[in-house]
Parts: sequence; C-alpha cells; structure tokens
Amino acid sequence: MSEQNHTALHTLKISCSSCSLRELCLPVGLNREEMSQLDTVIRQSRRLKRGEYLFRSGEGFKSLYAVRTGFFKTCVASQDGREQVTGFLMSGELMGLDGISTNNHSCDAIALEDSEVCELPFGRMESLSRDIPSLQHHFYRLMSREIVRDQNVMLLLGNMKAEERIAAFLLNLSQRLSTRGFAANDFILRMSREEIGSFLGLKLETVSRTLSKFQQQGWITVDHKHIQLVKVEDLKNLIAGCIHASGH
Amino acid sequence: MSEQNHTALHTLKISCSSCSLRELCLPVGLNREEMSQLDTVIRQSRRLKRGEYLFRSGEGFKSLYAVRTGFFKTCVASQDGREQVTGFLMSGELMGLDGISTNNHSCDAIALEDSEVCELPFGRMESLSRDIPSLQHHFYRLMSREIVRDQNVMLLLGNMKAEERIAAFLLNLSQRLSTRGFAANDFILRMSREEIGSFLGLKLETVSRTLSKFQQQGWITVDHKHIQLVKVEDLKNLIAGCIHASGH
DNA sequence: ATTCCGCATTGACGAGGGTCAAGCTTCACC
DNA sequence: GGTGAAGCTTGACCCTCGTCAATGCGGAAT
Repeated sequence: MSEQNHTALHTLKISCSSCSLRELCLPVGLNREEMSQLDTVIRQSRRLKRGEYLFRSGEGFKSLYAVRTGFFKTCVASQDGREQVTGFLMSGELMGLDGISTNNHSCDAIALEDSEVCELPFGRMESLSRDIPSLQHHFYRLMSREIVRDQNVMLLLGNMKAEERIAAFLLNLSQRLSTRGFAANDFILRMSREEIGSFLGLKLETVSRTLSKFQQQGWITVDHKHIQLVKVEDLKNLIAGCIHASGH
Repeated sequence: MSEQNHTALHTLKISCSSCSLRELCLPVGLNREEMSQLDTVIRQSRRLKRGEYLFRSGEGFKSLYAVRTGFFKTCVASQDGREQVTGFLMSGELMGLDGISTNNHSCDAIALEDSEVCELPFGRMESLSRDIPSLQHHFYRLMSREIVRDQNVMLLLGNMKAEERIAAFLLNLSQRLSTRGFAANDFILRMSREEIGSFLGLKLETVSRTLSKFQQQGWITVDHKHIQLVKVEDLKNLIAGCIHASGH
C-alpha cells in the first residue's frame, strides 16, 4: 500500500500551506501525515526588498531557502573585489546548499527584485528526511541537480564564445520562465548587463554589443530589459552541440 | 553516551576493511556496529587501467565511486565534440554524485593512470544513511562541498587570467597532494597539457607557454610532467584575492 | 634497438573580447 | 517634476590568448 501510494503520488506536488514549495522545489510523493510533518518544519516565509541580502558569505548556515516569488542572484566574491555571479534563481529554486559543507555560507544571495522566500531549517529537514525516505531521496536529487547545473556552467565558461554564451543564457531563461507559466519569448530581464556578464564570464560591454548584434540580425528585440525572442531556432543553432547549458 | 561517543569519534576515520575510504572520503564518527554495517555495503574495489572509463555520460547510475589509488578526470562533452574537464580526482575523492539527479551519469569518468576505486551502491548507502544520522549528514556535506568546489571553478573560469588559472591549479594540486602525504612542491602531473587546458578554459599551447614563463621567472621547474614549485609565495601572490580556487 | 605516434614547445600571426571613453537613457530619490 | 546617479550603448584601440605551423622529445610497442 505504502509503496503503491508513493508511486501514485509521485507526480503530485506537496501542498503545504505556508508556502508554494509545491511548485517545483519539492515535488515528492508524500502522504497526508508526512505533508503535515513537513508543514510544521517550514517556517513562515520571509520578504526581501530589492537589493537586500538573504544571506552573506561567511555567515552561519542554518537554513535553505526556496524562492516563492521574485528573483535572486548568488555570487562568490574574491578578496580583491572580483565577483562571480554563480546563478540566477526564480520561483521554486533553492538557495543555500553550499552552506552545508562547512556550516557557513560560501556565497551571497541577493534579491534582484522584491521577493519572498520560504525558510527551510536544515537541521529539521535533515531529521525529517530520516523518517521520510522519499524526502531524503529528493534532497539528494536536488543537490545532484545543482552539481549537474554547475558542470554545465563550467562547460559554458570553458568552451563557448561570447555569442554562444548569450544565446545559451537567453534560451535557458526562456525555458525556465515558460516552465513557470510565463511567456517563453517575451520577458523582462531582472538583472543588469554587468550581472549577466559576471555570470557568463564576459564584460558588460560585450553583453550589450552581443545583444545589439542579435537584434540587428533579427533574432531578438532588445528594449533595455525587455527582451523578445524572435528566431529561437537561430539561437539554438548557434549553440548546437553545447548541451542545454547554464541555468538552474 | 552515544552523543559523546560521536563527538569523540568525530575526528577519527572509519576503518573499513574493504577499502581505504577512511582516508578522506568518509571521516564520520561511527561506532563499531555502524562500521560493520557500512562494510557490508561497500563492494569490493574495482581496478581500472589507464585510459579506461569508470562510467560514461548517459549510463545508468547505480553507484558512487571513491578513488582508492590512482587518478581520474571527469568531463562533460557537448554533441559537437567539445569537451570540458570538470575535475581531477585523487585518492579519497568521490565520483558519480551527478548521477543521482536523473539516475543517469551526466559526465564521463576516466582513469588517467592505473587506478582502483571502491564502489558504493547508492541505493544501499541511502537506506543505510537513514539509520546512521552521521552518515546521512556526511553525504549532505560531501555533496555540498562539491557544489562549493564547482562555484570556485566558476570563479576561476569567469574572472581569472591564464597565469592566475595556472598558478591556482598548481597550488591546488600541491595542497591536495600534501594532504595525502605526498611532497607538496615536487610532483608528477598525471594529465596532459590539453587536459589541464580543458579544465582551465585554456588551449594547450597557452598552458605550455605559461608553465615555461613561470619557469623562466624561477617560480617553478618544468621537466615534462615533473613539476617543482620553487617560489610558492610568488605563485600565491599572483592569485592574491582569488580565494582558494579550483579544487578536486 | 628502432620506429612511430602522441605530446610538448615555441614562434608568428590574428581575432575576439577587454579596456577606456563619451554620450545617452532611465529610474530613483528628493 | 527636477536632478543626479546608475545603467546602457557605441566607438576606438589594444592586449591576451587562440590558431596555425614547424620542430623536438620521449615512451610504448614490436
């Protein structure tokens, strides 16, 4: 029964009252009791204004955070001020996994617009995951997915040219937005050219020039932060062979 | 008692008969019974010849592998043949974490010299980790450490110049070798210039030229694969501010 | 021991993208 | 609504690193 139950529920989402984790972050098959257990662990969500830090590198690690609404970037900084954006996060995506290893966060998480997150106290999630095998498995999978994502970013940074990086970036954003029910080919960038550049290993001028170039070729339209993808196929051709690339 | 026991044992290594995981890969505090449980799960080690694949991208995921002896690279490949080395692994380090997310490996693991690995059947490790909290925690930490490492590689690929990358690479190798009891300043590279370049986002000629340059400046000596670090401080100055960089 | 092939080194050249600078737009904040 | 600062675009220039090529060296296999 329990096994069957799990299988049947596996495609369902958890509905937890306190936040919309059900969306993407925790689509595990759980029964009612397990769900309510989880609900007691997940703390009230927290709101952040644009520019606010969710956590900073070096701070003690206590919780993971799932984006409910809004948009975040994570970045690691070197002592001399160089900064590398390591990811852009949208609803349903998880931040803070880096903190587990040393009990300190190793990157900053910053809201790029007014946002809301669920706090998942890690210690309690950890013990809960001992009682709920599918939850444990789900955490292993989430962390593994992050590792795979990072490897693809490495591929992007190590092998691809500026145009390919930008194309991969746009397509990745597009794909993730459409997953969340937003338009795939018409969206607003939440981050600056400089932040895009930092993520892609390019300077902001190169980002700007490349976007202009794509526009001239009729592949996209650019109106400041408003982007429309016009010829998705051409963009895809550009990165043919570079796997799905980047992106959470 | 149990709690104290854990604390006291925390700095100890597991001694499991079948392989030398105790080294670095699983330094958890476990009592005797837990250790023997773990022992029954860890399969006999497997030997690979130089050049042999431990697993390939796309293959079904069943196990993690810990390096006992030898040296590995992991790499992701794009369809058009471009290849990105995502890490070099030495004894005690773990491979295969990427496979958890989709139940398929997403990278290749290749022995760079005759090597030996321990196979850790993941399903059994997973259920065992439910019974042994410290083991579960350790797995979370291992995966988190991999994420942190990957973020630092991103920083390297996104921000650093060729000389900085090579310096960071050499220092990282040096540090990991000395951790394992090898000489920190005198070692043999197990990988080709091309593989170094792939990892660092550089072409093999640039790797070669940069090593020659370092030698001319008296910072290192280069005799094919035999490297000696002469002026570690100068190398460190070169990457001042770039955090510990690279990894694995 | 010999041969061959893979790997490494080095040079010359060129291009992609970084740097510097100027001007413009937009948005946040008074 | 006005003002300033921040962000964006575009151009010119230059430098780092990639590309192409020639040569050399060493190790593996026979």
